[in-house]
Amino acid sequence: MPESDSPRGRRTSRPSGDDRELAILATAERLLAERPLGAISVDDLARGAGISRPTFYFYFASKDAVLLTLLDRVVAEADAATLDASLLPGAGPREGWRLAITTYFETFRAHRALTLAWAEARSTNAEIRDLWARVFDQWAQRCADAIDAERARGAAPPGPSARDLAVLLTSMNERAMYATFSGDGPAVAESAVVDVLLEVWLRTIYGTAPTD
Amino acid sequence: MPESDSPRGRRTSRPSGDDRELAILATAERLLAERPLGAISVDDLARGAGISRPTFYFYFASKDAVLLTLLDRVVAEADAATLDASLLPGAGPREGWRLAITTYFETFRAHRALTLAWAEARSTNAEIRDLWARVFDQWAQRCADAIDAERARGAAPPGPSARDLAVLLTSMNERAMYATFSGDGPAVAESAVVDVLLEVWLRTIYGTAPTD
DNA sequence: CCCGTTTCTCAACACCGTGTTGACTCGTTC
DNA sequence: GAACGAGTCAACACGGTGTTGAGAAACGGG
Repeated sequence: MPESDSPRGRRTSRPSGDDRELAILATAERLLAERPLGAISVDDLARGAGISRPTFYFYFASKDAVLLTLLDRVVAEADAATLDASLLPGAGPREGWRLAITTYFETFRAHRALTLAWAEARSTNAEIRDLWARVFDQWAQRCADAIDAERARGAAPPGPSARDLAVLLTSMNERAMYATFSGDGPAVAESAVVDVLLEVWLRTIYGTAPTD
Repeated sequence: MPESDSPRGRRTSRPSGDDRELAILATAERLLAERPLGAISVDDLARGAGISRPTFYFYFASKDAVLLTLLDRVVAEADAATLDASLLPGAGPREGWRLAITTYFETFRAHRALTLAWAEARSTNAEIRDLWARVFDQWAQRCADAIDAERARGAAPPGPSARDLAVLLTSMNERAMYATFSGDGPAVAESAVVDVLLEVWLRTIYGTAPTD
């Protein structure tokens, strides 16, 4: 098993496998910033990393496997950020929810190309779809619990199940994020989107509807 | 130019071009009910319609062109239904919005396989993406106008631009619809989804948020 | 009834992308 | 220095898209 942090000064005639793997990942990220996943072939990734196509398959089982590796990183980052954000000072519900939404948004905005590729690959790859579902579910459940807590302390009125509300509101965030990043079709301006999302969340959680 | 409604009783040795075209469309719809668009090849469509692959290309430029033809129908149907729905009796805001959301939802539910294919093809085909954007925009604008009208008559409080709210709420509906139809990942139960959506819409439009 | 025109059909082809095979190279290790 | 494992790639098999060019089938007009 080769050392993970191979000494960079050593002059080997052949770069180590780790370097190659990293080169593939870096190439993928670079190309994704230029064009959508569907317009990137395995050959592009291999050439970008300075290897041939069959050699690519020595390192990754497919193009999607590369994406999945990159996504795992982002998901780990998102998890860490979300945990940080949950250590919120008790500055009132508005700021609490704003922090939550901002954290979510900013984490993915820092990797927008990857996020868009994620959405693209979701329709064709079950593993990638499952990862998305897992992240979605975790976030939605966290929010559902927070809504229930607010209801328990009398700060939020009763209504539909907190879980259902959280799932719908999270769907909204996700789709709004995608529309904002991709620029395809109607979207809320990037500078305003968190504010408007927050307003919808707050009104949904704390507001009431007319009974006619 | 051949007659559109060709006499069905005539016994020609070769079916008319119109028949072929319809056979391709019918095959597409049938196969989409079984498997996703990506798992259907041009050859599948051709064989299903009883012709060879090159002959398929005499009728349609691509697989996506077939989808687009089918979608045009659904969009026309959705437009008609939406117009009908806007002739609402003045039964109060709750029932008005419920009718709007239900109409939207039911129209696409009647063609769920097509709707899912639409979402799938959106990421790879610009024309299909544009069609989606157009439908989305039309619906969102109609809702934005309705929100402005409610605000003008003092029934709804001020807040973020009606257009932004409408875009976000429509995003939510769309994503919720997709999740419900596809069954992938967390979703609100199909029997409840319109009710919960409606509640989010009403609270967002008529409710207010805490100021902390 | 024949003949030109249009409509329609498809075998064969060119192309591109994926993933596999099997032989080969090159350090490492004993 | 032999044996081993890691790494490499030309060549292949396959499956998908879209095109070409040669022709068959109906149609319509003289």
